[in-house]
Amino acid sequence: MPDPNLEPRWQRRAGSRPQELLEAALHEFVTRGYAATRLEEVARRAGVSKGTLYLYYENKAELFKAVVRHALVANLDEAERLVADFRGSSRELLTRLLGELTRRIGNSQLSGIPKLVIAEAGNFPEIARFYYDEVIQRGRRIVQTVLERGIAAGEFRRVDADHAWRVVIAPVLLGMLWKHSFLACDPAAFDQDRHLASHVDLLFDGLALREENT
Amino acid sequence: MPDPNLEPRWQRRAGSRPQELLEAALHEFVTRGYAATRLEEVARRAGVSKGTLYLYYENKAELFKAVVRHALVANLDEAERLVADFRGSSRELLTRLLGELTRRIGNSQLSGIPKLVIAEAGNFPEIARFYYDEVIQRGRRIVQTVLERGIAAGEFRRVDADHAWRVVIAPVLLGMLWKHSFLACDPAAFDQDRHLASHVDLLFDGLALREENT
Amino acid sequence: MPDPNLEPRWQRRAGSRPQELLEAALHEFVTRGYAATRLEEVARRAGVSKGTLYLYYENKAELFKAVVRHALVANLDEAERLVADFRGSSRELLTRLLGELTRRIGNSQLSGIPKLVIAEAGNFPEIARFYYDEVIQRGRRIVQTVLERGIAAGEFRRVDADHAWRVVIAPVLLGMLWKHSFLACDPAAFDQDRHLASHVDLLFDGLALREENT
Amino acid sequence: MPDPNLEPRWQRRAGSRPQELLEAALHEFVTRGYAATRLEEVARRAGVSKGTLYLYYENKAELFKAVVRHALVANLDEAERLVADFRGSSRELLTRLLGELTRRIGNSQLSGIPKLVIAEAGNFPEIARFYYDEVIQRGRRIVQTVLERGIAAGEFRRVDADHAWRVVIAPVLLGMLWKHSFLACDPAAFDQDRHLASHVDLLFDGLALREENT
DNA sequence: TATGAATGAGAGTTCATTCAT
DNA sequence: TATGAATGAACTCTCATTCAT
Repeated sequence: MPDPNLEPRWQRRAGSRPQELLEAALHEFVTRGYAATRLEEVARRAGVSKGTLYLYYENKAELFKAVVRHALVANLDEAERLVADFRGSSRELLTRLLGELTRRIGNSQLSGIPKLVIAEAGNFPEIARFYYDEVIQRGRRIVQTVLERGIAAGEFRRVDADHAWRVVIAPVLLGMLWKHSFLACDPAAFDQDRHLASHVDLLFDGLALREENT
Repeated sequence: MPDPNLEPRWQRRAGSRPQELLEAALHEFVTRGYAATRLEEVARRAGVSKGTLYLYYENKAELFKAVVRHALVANLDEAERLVADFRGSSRELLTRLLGELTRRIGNSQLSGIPKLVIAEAGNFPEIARFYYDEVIQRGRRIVQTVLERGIAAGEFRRVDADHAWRVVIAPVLLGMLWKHSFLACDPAAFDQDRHLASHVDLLFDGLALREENT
Repeated sequence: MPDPNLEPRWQRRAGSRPQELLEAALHEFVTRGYAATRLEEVARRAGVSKGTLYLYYENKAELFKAVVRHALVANLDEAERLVADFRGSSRELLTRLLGELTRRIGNSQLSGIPKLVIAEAGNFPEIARFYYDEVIQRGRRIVQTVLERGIAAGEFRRVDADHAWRVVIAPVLLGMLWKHSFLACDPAAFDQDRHLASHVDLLFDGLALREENT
Repeated sequence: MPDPNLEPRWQRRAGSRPQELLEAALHEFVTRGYAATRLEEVARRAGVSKGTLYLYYENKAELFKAVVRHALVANLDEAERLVADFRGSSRELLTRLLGELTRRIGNSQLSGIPKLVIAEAGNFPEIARFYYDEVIQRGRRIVQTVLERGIAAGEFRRVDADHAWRVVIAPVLLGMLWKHSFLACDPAAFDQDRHLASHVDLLFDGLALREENT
């Protein structure tokens, strides 16, 4: 029985433990992939023993799911708020949205999540389902809302919103994947800002030259 | 005296074996990912024993590399020929290119390769390098050539070809990834043709409404 | 609630484990040889699972080296001390030395080590090197020291100490090898004591009959 | 059906095939040990396919036994003849015997056989038995015969022939083992001739200094 | 006889998971 | 809660052996 008068040799903020574990796990999953991530390494990175992981997460798969869940949901909330509250043109809104996405996710560790989910969707139908429902569908709704807003305002062409949302998102996503897969091969390191600029430019004005642009 | 009605335990077919092994391996790698692919399963799918794999490929990693190499090189040759020989507008050419890409790769097993490479690039620098040099760079050059052709002909706006190529490609790539990761979650099965149509539409004419379209 | 009468599935005993593993491994290596030793068998003999071996030794080869190292070093220290401290004739010293060697190594499991090392030296240059430096060279120095001591004292003939040491040691070594290789074939079980007696007799007095022996 | 008028593309001396196989196998067994010897390597060395081995030897163990049998028997015949026919002193005879042993076996590949047999005796009781009966016992009888001849002639001391034979042989054997196990570690390459000289010197005249030698 | 593609049992090794402490 | 020693299933890879040609 421990003497309650003794100072504990160390104090662990039990509250923040799961957070630390998730961060360590995110790092490992993102850099190595699901299968190649060893729980021992996650534990070491979190400064914890292997057994301790199991006090918080039932097994590797649950840890993986928790990482994915934890990583993105907050950002979607933010994005939905942005769209709901925005005052200004739809072009500005969409530009802002893509910019935030790049800034908050593309530039952080979180950009590795799509790669992870894409890679493991086949082995984790549950993850695929969750990601589809909670991330993709919400993201799709956000984009579609903006497209419809722009069309209604006479700013945007009457595009097929059921399919266009994917086209709108695609370059941002590719940027994220690129960063985690080919950065090391890329002699002129990938420039996210110019990639975004190019994306926005093409997205709004297209490739085709028109009379008034002559 | 062997009963001639009995199936022979195995057949010698050194000629066609490597091809069959690559196809079986492609299937397994694409559906399960590198790590989760069991060589025994690849062997079974090829109708061969585990040991036979090792007569043709030194180990799992070499088999993986062979699969990726084998899968793509022929198609890039084709694409380069198309661009070189095409007579017609650049818009037609680019539309044709994206269509062929979707038809030949997007609709076949090969569409799984990008997913594979993206997922495993971190663990297989050699594969990443090969894919970067032999697939991405060649693909990039093809797209850039077409963009420059269109700009020179006064068909396309003067976009930044150094970055635009990625934006141009992104939706096609996303379509491939989607097919292998979220098809099962998608209630209204993903329609590649309409995705492509939406892509082409936005790519050339952009989102923004203009005077002459009013 | 676990039944307190049930044996626990395993016990924590990190302290004594390495020792137990080395003993089990020594037994298996000695009786079967390096290649024919199954790690599963070593583990079973040590009352441990296969995986546990890998907590202590990186792989089979490292375990092998640890076995050889562990087995011999202590005994060489002892022998060097004996020679340094001995008061008495050189004949007595050499006789004592050979006797101790037979008693401490020849009569224990350790006698299997030379057989092992001889058999595997070609496949384990590192082991050969270690054994040569740490066992053979030290052994050689010990014997040469005694020979020179005897010559200086006028007890021994002026033999060529650079080569004689091997001749002096050879019968003891052969005795060890014999025990592990041909004991089962030997109807009149090999008698180490009489072998040693014969060795000592011949070593000091030779085969040739001389005048004073007539 | 082959046309008997056609020259065969090559001619294989079926008669000498087993000989070639045994030589290749001896080399591989001696340099790598039994377990580490791959039959494919033996076949390649003999210029033959793997399957062909099985036309001559039922399996690896039988090949191994054949190698051992083949290697030594002829030399024992020779040695027995030498002893039976020798005219001269027993000292000369024994010296000659040890010299021939060194020259014919110690200096050839055959010197690897004892190492092999010692290493594998535990795993091949049949080999151990054969070697014990056909090599060791015959060798022992030869040596004992010479010892008894010398004693009877008043040349040798009345040593215990039941044990002395092993002591007499030991240094020669050690020389063979040395060559195959530690030669690579030995900076001043092992000199078989001087080893033999030292052996003979000690064997006949012993270590102890006596009056008449003063 | 000779070949060498094919086999498949069996080994070493890894690592998610458990559990006595 | 926290630990980390221990487990054992599952995997990759090897190679002696077989057999259709």
